Amino acid sequence: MPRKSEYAKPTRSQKKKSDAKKSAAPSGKAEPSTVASSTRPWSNQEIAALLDRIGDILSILGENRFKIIAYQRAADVIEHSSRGVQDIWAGDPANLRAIDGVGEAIAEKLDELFRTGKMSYYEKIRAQVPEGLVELLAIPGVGPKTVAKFWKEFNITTLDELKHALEDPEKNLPGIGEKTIENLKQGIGTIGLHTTRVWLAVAFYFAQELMQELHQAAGASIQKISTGGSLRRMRPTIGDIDLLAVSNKPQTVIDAFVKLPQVREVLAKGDTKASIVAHNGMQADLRVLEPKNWGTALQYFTGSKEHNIRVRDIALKKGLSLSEWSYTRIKSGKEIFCETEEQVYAMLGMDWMPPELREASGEIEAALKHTLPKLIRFEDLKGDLQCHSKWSDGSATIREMAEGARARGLKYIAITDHSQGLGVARGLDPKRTREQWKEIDALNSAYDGAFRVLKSVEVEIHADGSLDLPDDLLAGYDIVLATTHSALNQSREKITARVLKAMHHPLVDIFGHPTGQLIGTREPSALDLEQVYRAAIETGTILEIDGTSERMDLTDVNARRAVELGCKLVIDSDAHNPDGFDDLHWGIAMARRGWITKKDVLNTLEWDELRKRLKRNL
DNA sequence: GCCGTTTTCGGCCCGACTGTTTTCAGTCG
Ligand SMILES: Nc1nc2c(ncn2[C@H]2C[C@H](O)[C@@H](COP(=O)(O)OP(=O)(O)OP(=O)(O)O)O2)c(=O)[nH]1
Ligand SMILES: [Mg+2]
Ligand SMILES: [Mg+2]
Ligand SMILES: [Zn+2]
Repeated sequence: MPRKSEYAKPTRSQKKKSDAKKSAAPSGKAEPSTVASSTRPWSNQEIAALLDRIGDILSILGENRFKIIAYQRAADVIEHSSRGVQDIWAGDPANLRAIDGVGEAIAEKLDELFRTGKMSYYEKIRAQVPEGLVELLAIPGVGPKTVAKFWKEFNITTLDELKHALEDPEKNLPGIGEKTIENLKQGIGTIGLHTTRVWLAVAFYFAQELMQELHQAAGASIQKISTGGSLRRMRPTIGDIDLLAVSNKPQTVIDAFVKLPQVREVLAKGDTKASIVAHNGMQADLRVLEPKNWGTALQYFTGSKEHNIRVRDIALKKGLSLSEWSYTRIKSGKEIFCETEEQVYAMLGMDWMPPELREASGEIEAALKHTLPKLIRFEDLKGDLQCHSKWSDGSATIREMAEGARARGLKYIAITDHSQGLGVARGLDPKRTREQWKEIDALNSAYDGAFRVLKSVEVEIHADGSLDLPDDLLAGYDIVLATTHSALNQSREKITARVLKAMHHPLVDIFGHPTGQLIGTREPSALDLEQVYRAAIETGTILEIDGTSERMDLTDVNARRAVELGCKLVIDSDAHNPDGFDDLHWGIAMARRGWITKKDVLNTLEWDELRKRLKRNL
């Protein structure tokens, strides 16, 4: 019988900062096991962690690097797939080949895993490498070659053994240089101090702070500055802050950067780039270049990595080598500089792609065919259909919320204070609800058409699928949002049946924050989203993108899948105070990352139009 | 291990920074 910890969820290695989750189970300790007595559901997250782990083990074993990359790529694609890989499989390994990066070998291995709960290949290679070695890869600056050296030359197989050896390096680690020893000690000391991934909003505001600070310190030497990386692509979670600047005095800017008051540790510092770790644990990378390099550099630093690799591969086939510095004609060696990203893509016959699309998920093909979508923008939103007031757990009056929304260009909001049964958040009973309606009526009269407050509610869907409020009350609202907060750990069958029952209710207009995820805290529920999408289309229920930074629910790939199947969405802030409406920007980011255009988002309509689209009014 | 309007075999993106390997390997972005 394997130890209990071996059944813990596999987690992807800390150093790679996969956006698996912010506060994942402690890395290294929970070595995934595929030896199960029976079959069970496997989440994409777990499958990705397993493939990643295989990649780690193979790298320590010194396997062919392209084989390792193949496992890592498959892991990446699976982690960000909108559909459950086990669902795609459906009992036939051939179905798995449709997944990018999954070929015959990985398909067969996953087939065995799903059928038997065991993957012999993983068990085999796992037995060849001491268990504690993989976690050594999490030490900054330590990669597979170094780990293999510890193991083969010094018989070190765990972090504790390495720490012990470092107490007397001359004796225990002969041939390792002095600086390397220092870096190892330092690196081990910072394990756990560096953040893994943070919410988009957290990274966004910290990046603003760093850029302002850098501007104060060296503004005269900076001609241009921009974010790059996952932050510019607006991913829901961010591994580090990537900054890019143009300067005629690069060294001045780099020097100023590593001396910013936010800096705790300098990881690297050279002529064109520097990496630091801030006191808050976030890493920040800065690259500094000349104006003539801006286009290629911004394209490079924005990524994603996989997007870059594919773009560079296409360039190669046209006889061009692309780097952050320039294109180079391979035959003549002639350099071609691009000052804008448009030029970089135009060289290859591609339209410019919004950064949000650059995830190697079809955007390159669309750019070549000139069929990129016209993505929704913040300015397209006319209203917000989820926000809270003092009547329940919000901190502002309805009027203050309305003014906050109006200041941001919106024309209507739905006040969705919680229903009572939740027992939390001072939910409204029918009596208080009718009092609230009077206040809303008065406010709307005062606005006299200039703004509209809608009577709404965030009604809890009970564990059995019934709603927390009686139908006669639900009928009195302008629009009703139904959500789940309790019993989110129900089985897939139970929670799906529960949600579908609510979606079939004629007075449920929107199903909000569908998976219930709280990034870094709570995993998405086991809800079968494919069934939810079908039910949404069948019943005319609208699905929500909740833009609160810890929710992002539906998230990018799920929203994309929903709309591809024909669902209609709304993008809401879930604001609890007037500034909370700014979270609509994160919701818009998810929609844009989901390739979504204005026509599929119903709160881009005026209320009079939107009202006609609600199933209660059909 | 994956993949294919130049290939079912032979490629697989490209460069910065670090340390000590005096000409480059390892790690990272
Ligand atoms: N061509 C190429 N570009 C890369 C590679 N690795 C990273 N980049 C580019 C694209 C990335 O978006 C950018 C910043 O790298 P990061 O490691 O910070 O990744 P990114 O910001 O995309 O995700 P993150 O949230 O930080 O994990 O650098 C690579 O191996 N090749
Ligand atoms: Mg980054
Ligand atoms: Mg980075
Ligand atoms: Zn809620």
